[in-house]
Amino acid sequence: MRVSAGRDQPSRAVTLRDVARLAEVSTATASKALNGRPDVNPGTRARVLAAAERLSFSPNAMARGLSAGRSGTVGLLTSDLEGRFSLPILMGAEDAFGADRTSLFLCDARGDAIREQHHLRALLSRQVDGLIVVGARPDSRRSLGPNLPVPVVYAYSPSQDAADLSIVCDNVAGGRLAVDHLLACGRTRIAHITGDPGYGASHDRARGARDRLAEAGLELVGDGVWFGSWTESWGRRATRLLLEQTRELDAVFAGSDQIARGVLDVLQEEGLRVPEDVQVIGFDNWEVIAGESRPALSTVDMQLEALGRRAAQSLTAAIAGNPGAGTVELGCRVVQRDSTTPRGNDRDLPPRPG
Amino acid sequence: MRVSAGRDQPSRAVTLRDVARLAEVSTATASKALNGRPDVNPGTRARVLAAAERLSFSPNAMARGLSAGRSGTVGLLTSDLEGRFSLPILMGAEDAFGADRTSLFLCDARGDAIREQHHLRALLSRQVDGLIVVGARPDSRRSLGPNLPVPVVYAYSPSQDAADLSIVCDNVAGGRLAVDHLLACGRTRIAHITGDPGYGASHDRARGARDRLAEAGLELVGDGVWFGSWTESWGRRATRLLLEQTRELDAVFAGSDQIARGVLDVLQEEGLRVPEDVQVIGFDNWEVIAGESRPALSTVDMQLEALGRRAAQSLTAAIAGNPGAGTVELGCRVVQRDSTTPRGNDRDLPPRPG
DNA sequence: TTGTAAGCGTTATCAT
DNA sequence: ATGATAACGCTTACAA
Repeated sequence: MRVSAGRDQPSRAVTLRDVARLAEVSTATASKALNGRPDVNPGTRARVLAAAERLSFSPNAMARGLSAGRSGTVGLLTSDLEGRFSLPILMGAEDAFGADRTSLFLCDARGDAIREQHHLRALLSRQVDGLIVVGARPDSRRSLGPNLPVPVVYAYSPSQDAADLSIVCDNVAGGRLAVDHLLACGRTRIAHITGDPGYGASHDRARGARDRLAEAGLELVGDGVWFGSWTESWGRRATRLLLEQTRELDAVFAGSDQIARGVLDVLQEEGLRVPEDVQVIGFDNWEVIAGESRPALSTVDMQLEALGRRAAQSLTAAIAGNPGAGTVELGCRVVQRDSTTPRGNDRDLPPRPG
Repeated sequence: MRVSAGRDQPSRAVTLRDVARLAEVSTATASKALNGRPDVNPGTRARVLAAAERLSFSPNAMARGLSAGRSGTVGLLTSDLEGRFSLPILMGAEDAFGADRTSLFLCDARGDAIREQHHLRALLSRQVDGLIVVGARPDSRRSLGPNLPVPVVYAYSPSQDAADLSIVCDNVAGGRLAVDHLLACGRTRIAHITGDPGYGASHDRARGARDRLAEAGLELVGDGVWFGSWTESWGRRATRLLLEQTRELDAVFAGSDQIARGVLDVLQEEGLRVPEDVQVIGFDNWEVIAGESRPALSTVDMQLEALGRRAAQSLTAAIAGNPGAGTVELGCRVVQRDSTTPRGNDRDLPPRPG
């Protein structure tokens, strides 16, 4: 039975030597047997395995790492844990590394460069095999530098250095997708209310929206893009302003679910029915917002968990000697709820010419 | 200059031997000098420090840990990263351990006991010095068991084993506080709409509310507690049902901010002004909900970040040989916004008798 | 197939 | 004050 330092009498941990002794072999043989090396007599292996089992042997990862020269750990350096975008990315990464028997060190720099350096040092000193830098906003960030002893992957916020590998969300494609969906719902008079113009993502999403509209020979209604802030109250205010300017609209693409929620409220206060009169699509697929609004909000999902997984896989590849470079943009998908209503589903019909 | 395995030619990492060689001392002396031991000649120490600096020496934490028998790491075992309650706790813990030069391994069991066991093994194999188990809901959970080789602190979800140390939020006190605040706002006809009756926290908060009311010689309006689910839509539905039953109420205590938000919406749809006619207080202080509702929502804050810090401190103490046991309940505080309006501030007046 | 022995990078003990 | 030397627990040549 394993003993406890927590409450019972503390006792030496079980080591490979204990296992070897019990199985009556050398530590070298015990090591080989446990690590599935081929040059071990099946009978011997069985004895070793049984001994390890009986003693509940668990190899000391530090010792193993020390001799192997790799720790089997990676550092997750986030800029802002509070931001709700980091979380799904962390989860995706955690998931992907789990399969890999790689453990994660979590560090939160709280948006402070000093603290980031501090954590970076700590992580390197812990001999992490690689780093994932998770940004808080979709805009680019300073590189950690080209001279690190381990590979780095930037997730969500791309690195400014093109020689680094970054995995980000394709906001232009996201914007396209949103408008595409509204067009598929039969809407043509589409307005776009979005967040902080200081964010690259605002402009990217707007560009995707405009591009898709242009392809359909259309333009944004309401005299261009309404930039503001990523809040519900801006969504409300912008909608009021928009309606003062024109009521000739049949859909709104909101740059975030929070904004969309404000849009929904004011549209309905103003007597417009959603989705009958005006359809609304958001961005983020933030369940508690999108799922609980009235009506439930259709939205664009950035698939951040997949982004985290992808970042983990890329890092694993880089650690294995296959580094990447440049910025990889991952796609979004539409999650349809009740604020948009696609026209009759064409999937079963033969493709139309053109 | 430090060289890179990432993009430049890889080269051996700098070790203590390199530093010692450059400073022309033995590794033993170099170690003492760098670790601030007293028995080192100031001149020698300066030479060593300079050498370490020049080589950007960073000690290998695995080697150090192997030799010291402690890793300087702890495991953070969460049941559900998605849940928004884990996050602030993680941040608090991260913060507290940061001061301590302790690094955190992050593991998410996703509510699965098998996965939890798997992670537990991995963490022990990594020689963590202790564990924090962060629950997803405030109800108690199975203990990890009494026979672990390292101390454990349970945060948010207490362990069912009273011999374990758990740090949780005092929901009874939170409920009291909410009602206390409404009373201080001059309200006496208070209804309580809360979430899932399967959660202990629902009952605890309700009990706190009732206790405080009883002390004031009052009872809940609306025929007792309205249990349901932790959603906005339940908040809306419950409010409609409540208003059908009675309009003789001047305040609502909602069991969560999401519920409160639904309450706010329906009260106002029904022509009641908030806070003039009915005041509303929520629970959680979930900024994006409470801060963006109309009017902005007063609410009870569980101070989860402080809880995380406290858990970290307790674990540090336990690792140092001062284990604790039992359940520690931490207090809440009211965050006042616009959905409640306290009467004239009495703080500057002399205390009233009684 | 098995065992011996030399590391991995650090700290601690104990001479000097 | 300084320096050999032996751990710490594991892997891996290399020898037997």
